[in-house]
Amino acid sequence: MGRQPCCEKNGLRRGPWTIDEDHKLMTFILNNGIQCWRLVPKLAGLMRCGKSCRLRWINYLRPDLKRGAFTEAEEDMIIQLHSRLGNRWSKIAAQFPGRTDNEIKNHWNTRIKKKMKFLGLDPRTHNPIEQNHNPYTINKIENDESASSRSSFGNHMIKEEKPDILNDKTPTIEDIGLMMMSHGHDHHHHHESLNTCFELELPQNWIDCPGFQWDVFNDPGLGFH
DNA sequence: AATTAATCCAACCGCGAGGGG
DNA sequence: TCCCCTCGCGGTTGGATTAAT
Repeated sequence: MGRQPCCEKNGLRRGPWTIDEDHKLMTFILNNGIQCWRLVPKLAGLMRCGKSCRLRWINYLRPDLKRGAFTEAEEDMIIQLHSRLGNRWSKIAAQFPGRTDNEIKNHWNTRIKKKMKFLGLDPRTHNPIEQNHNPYTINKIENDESASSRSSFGNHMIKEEKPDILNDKTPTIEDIGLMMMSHGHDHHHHHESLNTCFELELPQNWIDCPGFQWDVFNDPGLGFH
């Protein structure tokens, strides 16, 4: 059989962290730093494995974490980086101070992948999906009742008008870039907004920063919601 | 108001890399 | 060179929350 899950040994705790556990871990690391993750739970008085402590610290407790929704500029950058790096989430996350690889991975899997599919792009290759292989195109939806179009924006697509971007050809990354620019963005402004956002401390400010614009994907004609 | 479906995301698992003995 | 240990990464799961019926 496979190796034993590390936390099942010695009756160590698993699952969601309590406030008390968070406090113990945070206090210990801020006071002592991290020499060896295996020793951290022992020294901090936690019934957790080192691996669990490391994950909790990196993904949730680190003081330099920026929380809040991803901006449009960030999403654009993630897509560009993913086209070059593939699923190397830690490498991608390295370009986003305050964001974790887990956060970016989750966002990719839950949001960006869907948007790319909707736009006729293969999220893995970033190339246009063959028309007859794209389950999100109108023809496919109309002809296949059982298509996985029961997702929220899939439902919109079935009845609503075909978006402009799908009328002529399947859009490429360049097309999406042009769409964004035509919505009043330029690359200089884009990166300026992004940099400004990185300097904001409060999640609310982060969300409210000038780069936080979803106008392309929130266009009612595109059926996102 | 109750139930079901969809979505989100924190946390887990297993593997590979790298270092030390 | 081999073995063991630790760390970091990427894929996946499952519980909580939200939306739809």
